[in-house]
Amino acid sequence: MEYKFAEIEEKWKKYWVEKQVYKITEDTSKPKYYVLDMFPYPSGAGLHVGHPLGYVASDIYARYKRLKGFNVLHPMGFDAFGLPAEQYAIETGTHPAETTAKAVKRYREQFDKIGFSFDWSRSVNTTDPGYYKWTQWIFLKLFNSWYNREKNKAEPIEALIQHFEKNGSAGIAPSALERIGKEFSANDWNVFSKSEKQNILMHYRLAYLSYAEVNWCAALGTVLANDEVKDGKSERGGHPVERRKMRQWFLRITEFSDRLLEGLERLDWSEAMKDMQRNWIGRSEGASVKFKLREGELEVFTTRPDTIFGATFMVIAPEHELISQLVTTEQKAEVEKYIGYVKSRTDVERQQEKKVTGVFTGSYAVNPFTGKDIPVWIAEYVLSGYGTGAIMAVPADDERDHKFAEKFGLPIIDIIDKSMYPGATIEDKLGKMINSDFLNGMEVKDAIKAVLDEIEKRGIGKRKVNYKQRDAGFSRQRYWGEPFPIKYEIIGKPDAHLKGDGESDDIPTGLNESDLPLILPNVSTYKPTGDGQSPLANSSDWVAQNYETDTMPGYAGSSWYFLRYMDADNDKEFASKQKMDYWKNADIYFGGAEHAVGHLLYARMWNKFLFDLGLVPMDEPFQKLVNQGMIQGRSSIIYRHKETNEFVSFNLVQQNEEDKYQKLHANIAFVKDDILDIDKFKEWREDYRNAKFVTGKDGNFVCGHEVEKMSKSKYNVVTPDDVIAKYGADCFRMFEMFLGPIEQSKPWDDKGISGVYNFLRKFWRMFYDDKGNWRVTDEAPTDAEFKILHKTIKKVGEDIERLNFNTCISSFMIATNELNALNSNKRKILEPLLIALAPFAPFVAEELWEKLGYAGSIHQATYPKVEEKYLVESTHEYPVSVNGKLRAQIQLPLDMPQDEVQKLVMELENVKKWTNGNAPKKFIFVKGKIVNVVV
RNA sequence: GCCGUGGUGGUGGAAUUGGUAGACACGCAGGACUUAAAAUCCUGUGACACUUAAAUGUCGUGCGGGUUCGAUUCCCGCCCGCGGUACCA
Repeated sequence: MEYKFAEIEEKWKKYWVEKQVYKITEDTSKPKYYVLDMFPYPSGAGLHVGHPLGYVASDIYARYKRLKGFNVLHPMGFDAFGLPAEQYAIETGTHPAETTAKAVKRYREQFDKIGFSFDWSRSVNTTDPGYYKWTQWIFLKLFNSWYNREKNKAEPIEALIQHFEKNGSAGIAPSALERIGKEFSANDWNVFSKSEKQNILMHYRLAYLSYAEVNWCAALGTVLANDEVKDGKSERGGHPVERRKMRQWFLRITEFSDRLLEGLERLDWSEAMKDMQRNWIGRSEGASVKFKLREGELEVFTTRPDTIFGATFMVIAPEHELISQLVTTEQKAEVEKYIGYVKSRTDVERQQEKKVTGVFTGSYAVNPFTGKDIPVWIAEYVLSGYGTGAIMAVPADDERDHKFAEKFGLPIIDIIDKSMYPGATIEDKLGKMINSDFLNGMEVKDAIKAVLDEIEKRGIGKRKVNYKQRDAGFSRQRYWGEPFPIKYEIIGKPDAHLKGDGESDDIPTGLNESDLPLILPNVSTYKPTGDGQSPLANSSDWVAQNYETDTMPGYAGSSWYFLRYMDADNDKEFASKQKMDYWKNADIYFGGAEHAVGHLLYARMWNKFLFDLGLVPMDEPFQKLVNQGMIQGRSSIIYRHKETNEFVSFNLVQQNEEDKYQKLHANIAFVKDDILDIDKFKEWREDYRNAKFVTGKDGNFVCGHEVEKMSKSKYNVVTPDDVIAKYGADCFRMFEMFLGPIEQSKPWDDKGISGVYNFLRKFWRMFYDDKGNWRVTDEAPTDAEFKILHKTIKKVGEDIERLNFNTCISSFMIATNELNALNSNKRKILEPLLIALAPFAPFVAEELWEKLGYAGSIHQATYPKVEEKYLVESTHEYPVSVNGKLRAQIQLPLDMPQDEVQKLVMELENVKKWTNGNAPKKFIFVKGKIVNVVV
């Protein structure tokens, strides 16, 4: 009997659905294990071979844990709100829900084909009102909560209101002075108008309205993502883009910064991933210091207050609110020109380019320690979002300040003598203070403390912890997202809250929980309104009811989906307490490193927030994290000569002449081993029908190649469907794992897939010979056969735990080769080996399990136990080195003592030759490893 | 720019705590079976030098240094690819 993968896979796919093999309940008799996967966005193109990499790995892991006796939760769902479906809706008028449903269906088919063991009864979809009802519900909780710094946890806003009613703003951190600019008494509070009260509360709510800059493209009438902006122009159409302030929702994630940092210590994540989160949060200790201006003062944040005597000028961000006050009449024109230039640039560009740009405001501030007037400049390297948007510039001790001072001829005063620290860089907090009055002679560390004390004593500033992390923007001017469960109470001009950049006193009010979900309305057009509002503003019904017209961002639904899987159909709660107490949190999460500072921070914050309100049992949602790499595409490139318009075979293109050619993508379907099928290519596109091709001597037309993201537009997409049709799903799964370590990114190349295919057939042939005869016997295996078996299940088990799936495949190949060499077909060997293989190749394992005479599914069997007695070795073949170079080998008992080993080794022919018979200077013996003779 | 990550034969990769570099597989070459092909099986395969052969030697893990009896692995300095950089998901 042949290995007919298509029949086998079809058969078991059906069986698994019919028998609900992967359906899971909260079975308290077994230990729980939660294997979570990255939440996929269902794109219209379907899955390509890159997507399943992590899913195959997690599926193997989940199946392995199940065989090991765990009750495994392994769900899958869809993060289906997003731009692509909306873009398609704008182009074609198709409702995004329709596009999404189609894509989800296709994904599901592909998932099933690959043989994943997901419990589909727990699937979720963020665009389903039954799901986003709870996303809205959590948003309301955020809106109706504040962060109590004293208790260090989030709590209902009522607690804050009660405090205000009783004590006014006294004793609240952060202070009302800091948040709204003034303190107030209980009496004040009680006579404040409704909108005054709401305005104050807004500064404390965890979901709040504020103003922020966005990329505004007037020509497209829409707000753009940073990656839709290239060189200050819109990527689509090349229209000018500028920064524009708009009123929008934010999540006060900064209140959780310290706990997000602290929580990392308890997680089983890679240090790299933790570092990225730490750097993103960017906690730094320093001081806020006020510099006097002619009128008022300019506040800066600095981590190096010790350098204040070297502060020879100040720099403020181009968005700083004091600009209009600081700019003198003479400088006005120049400043306006500069700000216009800055507006055309994104934050990334502003930090990325090393260009030193800036402009003088014409005004001066006073250095509080030197008492000298220092000029105030505007420059783009100071970002408005960080600290106070203003810095004291110390050119002697900061590289960017130094470059700035050099370019604009500003004074530089040395303040730190680093001469006793050769090799110390400018950033190192090392050296002795000079030119710094009372700090002179102090070490930097001591000087920081001394100057902080002095700053606080003089009342010109105070110690402060600052975070690079900013509050998270939570509004999108898009259609395809969750509507906010918010209504405005109109105060003053009607609709003022709709004008994104207009001042508005309108009071946002949360809907009642009983009014959820607030269903996304149908609209006549998905196009933006042109004045910066979301397409929801096109719905007159919606606007008439004064609903918020912005929608939530993509990360809203994905910030809590892992909780919903525990209880996906619950319409009373987002998940029941009982079920959450059972599943707790994800034991392992397979997700890409690209989520390091986005999704993984938001989800942790949401979870901590729900934890504070007593709604979830664990304060961290993802105990262990695995970052799978990306599989990139390997595009085929053909070269067209710019002048002759002929396509030229790549082997004829001279290396230094590449720029004479235009590079075009050829569909990889027409390319085999880098050789183009010219006829197919001509047929493909009308305009290539009459193209001329210059081939090599052998008549072949060779393509170049490039590694880039797999995408439709690059014609380099390979789908799992194609691979499965050719080799089967078991082979596809194993090959994806065989490609290399899952954390690593690599281009897809199916060169080598035949190796895995051959393995599966070899494995099959241990059960059936060429003529279809059953080969498995009940004979007792030899020790040598047992050794192969136990060596393999030990190695495979360890490698799965370590997530080294690629070497598991090698181990199975080695075992098969070794058993074949012994002509071994014994049930006692093959049966346990088959169970070990089942997580990797679930279909063929199921088929052979049945053939072995079992009625149930192999995926509900028990993982074989390693019997160490077959693995004990008594001797070792020692490599013998002389001076670190391998010169001989010798087989010795493992329990032989060193002096005996030395005696035998020194007598070896080759050792004598390389030591010239000299006695060793040193004899290194590592038991069970190596021998090294040093002469 | 900043943060993170990776670089090993013709190719994908292995080497788990500093201990035989190249497991396993692809590709390639030669052979067996066959009328032939496919499939399957066997042998060889890092580079260079030397040799009839067996063997042997030198070099070799992006580049340049260092620590060590011993470095793909640890340290210092560089080069290149990839991911993130706050409205792609």
